[in-house]
Amino acid sequence: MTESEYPVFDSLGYQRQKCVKCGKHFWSSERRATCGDSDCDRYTFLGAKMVPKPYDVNSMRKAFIDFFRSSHGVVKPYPVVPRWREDVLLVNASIYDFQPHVTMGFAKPPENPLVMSQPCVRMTDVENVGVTGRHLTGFEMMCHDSFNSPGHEVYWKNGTIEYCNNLLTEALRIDRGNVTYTEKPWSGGGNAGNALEVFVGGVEIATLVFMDLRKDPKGERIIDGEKYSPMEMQVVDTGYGLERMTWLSRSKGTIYDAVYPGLVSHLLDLSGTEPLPEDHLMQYLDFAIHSDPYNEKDVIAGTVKALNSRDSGFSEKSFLDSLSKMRAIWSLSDHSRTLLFMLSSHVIPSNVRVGYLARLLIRKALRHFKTLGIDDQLDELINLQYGNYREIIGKFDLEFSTTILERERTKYAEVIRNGTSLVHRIIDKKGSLSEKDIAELYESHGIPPETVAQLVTEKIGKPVSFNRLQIRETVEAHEKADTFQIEKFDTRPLYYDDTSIREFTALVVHSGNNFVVLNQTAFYPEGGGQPFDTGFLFYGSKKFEVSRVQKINGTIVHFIDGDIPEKVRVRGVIDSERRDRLMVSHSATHLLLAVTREVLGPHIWQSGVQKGTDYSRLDVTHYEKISDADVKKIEMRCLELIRQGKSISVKMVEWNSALKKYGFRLFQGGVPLSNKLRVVEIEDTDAEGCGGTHLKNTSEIGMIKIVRVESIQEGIQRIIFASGIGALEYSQKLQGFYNSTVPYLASGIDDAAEKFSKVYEGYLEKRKSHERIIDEMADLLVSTSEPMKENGIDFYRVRGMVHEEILPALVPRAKKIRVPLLVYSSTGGIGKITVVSYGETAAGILAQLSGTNEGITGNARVASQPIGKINEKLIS
RNA sequence: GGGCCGGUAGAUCAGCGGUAGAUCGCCUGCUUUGCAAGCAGGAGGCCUCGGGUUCAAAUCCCGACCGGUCCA
Repeated sequence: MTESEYPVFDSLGYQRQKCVKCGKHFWSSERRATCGDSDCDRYTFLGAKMVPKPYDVNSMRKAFIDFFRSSHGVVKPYPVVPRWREDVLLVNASIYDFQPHVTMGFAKPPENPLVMSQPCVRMTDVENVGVTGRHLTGFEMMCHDSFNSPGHEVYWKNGTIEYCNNLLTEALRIDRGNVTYTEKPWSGGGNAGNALEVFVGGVEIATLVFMDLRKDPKGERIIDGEKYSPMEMQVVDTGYGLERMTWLSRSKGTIYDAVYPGLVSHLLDLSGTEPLPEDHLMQYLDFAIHSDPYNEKDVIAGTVKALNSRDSGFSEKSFLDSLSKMRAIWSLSDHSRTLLFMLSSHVIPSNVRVGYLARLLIRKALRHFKTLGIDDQLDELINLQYGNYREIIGKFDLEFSTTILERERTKYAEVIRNGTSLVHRIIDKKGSLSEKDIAELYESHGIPPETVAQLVTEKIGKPVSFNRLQIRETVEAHEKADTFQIEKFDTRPLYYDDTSIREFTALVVHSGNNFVVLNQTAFYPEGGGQPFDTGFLFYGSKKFEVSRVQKINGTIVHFIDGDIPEKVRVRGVIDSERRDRLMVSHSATHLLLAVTREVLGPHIWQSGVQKGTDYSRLDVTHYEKISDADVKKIEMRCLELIRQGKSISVKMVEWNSALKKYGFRLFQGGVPLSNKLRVVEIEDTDAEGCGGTHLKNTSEIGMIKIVRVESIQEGIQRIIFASGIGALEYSQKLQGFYNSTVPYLASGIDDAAEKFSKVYEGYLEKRKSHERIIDEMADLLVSTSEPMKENGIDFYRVRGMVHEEILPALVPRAKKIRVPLLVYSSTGGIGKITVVSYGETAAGILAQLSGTNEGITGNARVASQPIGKINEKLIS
């Protein structure tokens, strides 16, 4: 990094300096010792009025976008759940909107240069939200980005800095002397470059990233231990914190007070909370904001000491009470907006992935309402937020949100109820709780330690102490290594040109041990949940079976039973029936997805899919088991659309125009890395990006029959169905089952279930009477047995020969009379002598009676020995 | 995707190799006759499923399935 890298700073009057604290270089118009980073400088903007005019989030966003409107294209915000990529759960930064398709150069950006404000969610600091006064889980990242490619230069470093400088000093009228730019390398998401962090009054308000490197094992630039090489595209990726800038302009209170003034006062009113006196708040903030990493003990102790020393009437207790309520209010103001972001994207709370994050926030929010001592009004709160964020969010599915929140409330109440009785039981049993108990209550049962502490106090009247929980480090999942490696060959896919091609000729361009690559093929390689085609390759007079076809590193590989030399002609024939069935399954899946969404609601997304020749399955996002009634509704609607003969078309559409026309709904399966999307559209019904082979018309599906629905994990329901011939075969199978069952039940289909339950009840009754008979027999055998004494041992001899099944029932009876029983038992004609005892060693008694250990099996309670070892008179 | 906890009467759970239990609820009778009342009696269990070990498994081992929960 050299000074000449940012020449524009000179003309703007900034000088490069070195921070005496951290040693980093920074740019400032004034001579100063430190760089302005919050690690090196304190927050000085509080009370300092660095932005002459106070803004709220809406006016700040408008000011930002208006500033760039004349020179940049305005892009609407994307949803916080990135349906266009599978590597991340939530949009963390504005650039996520354009990764990887734009940054890798596959697709054009929607505008260039562009300006937007993108809602983002970061859960990493959730524990600090509402506590430090500055952390958020949801925020808007404003950006002005440019994408420079060879021959198309938009703006790069100098232009970016100039825009930034003018925005801050002209549009917002911030004094230049309060702004510093620190230099630092940046890396993330497989890309890297240099960056400038922009600070005003100690707070970082923006990062300007100049991305021009990509990860490359052969690269020469090393950043954070990774190798990078230059990329063709140079991307300016800026991120301005809307909330930080708003806070800066308000210059007082916490970031929550600045961003959500209406909500904070609403919650104060609602809960009847007296706000913290301004000087108390500022004193607290002075400690809290600068505690990094945050240390609760130090912050509270420091604040209390400072307030005590200068305020004679200071009450620590009322301060802490008030603070805990303020924290709840601040947290709620943050969580409700993040939940609005998530729920408007139809996130279904669950125990996995992004659903877990939503549940986490909901549960935290419910607890905060409890702290405030009022009934939860999460719906109202989220709806209030929606009022402020209508433009950012677009449509908000209130019904979905209400349904989801109600379910979550019920679920959480149940968790707490179960947890309460669990805590009570542990106390009843052990008198107190160990740290281990508290950890287990949280990790296995979801009861937060604070709740446990409260329950313990209620129960035994004294508090329990615990340290902050250590959450175990999780082991990183190792990547599955694909052992089959192959260089890249292009194969022309005939299955796209014409899905009816079943025979073709081709040239072998590469050949290996039991596999070939062809110059063109009609074999569909496994992909998008559609299994590969099978069939044969003919070379001369030889016939090879194609058992598997897969796309490996972009190359279509045919696996065969034998070897074919390179550069020869082969004829390929694919298994036509298999392919026909797979095409029916695939088109049926698209139709089923569209209908499921129509019936169950817009929160339905495809989460997984596997097409088969007999059965296929479609996993969809849904919060409860799909009811029988809905299954019937879905089947009926599918049939309607099949009968109407909707046409199915395939088009290649440029990325941005496809998104404009169809929206993110296109991305139900994977997302291709190409400049055009292959859009499969069912007339008036459905459009999905898809690489599979499809029918021409829904009428060719014939019929869709749902076989069953199951819940594969919380928030995801699996629909298993048969289509086309498979649907007929399924009903034939059912008929076959019925036919083979009828003789046993001697009944019709309508009362078969009733009949069966009668048979089953009969079985239960017989089983019971069997048990009763064994008990009765055991009683009888014991009461009629005769006392004997042999080799100094007192025992009872059971008369006659008994069935082995009786033996276990004799154990408790021997225990009762406290005398061993000698039994002559037999199973399948093999007789043996058994001693049943309780409290003494059966094997030992038996050995004494027979005079030998030979052949004795069993243990202390029951021991047996083959007949013949023991004195005959003992058993006669 | 990984870790942890669990699945026994209608509900909540105990039992953790030897005849399946408690509390609440339910039914019957009595006592009270206004309360989430008292007393006595009773019904109600493929102890989730499959395999293994054992004379004997709700209990121990292995594997499914289902649920809960924490963390990626």
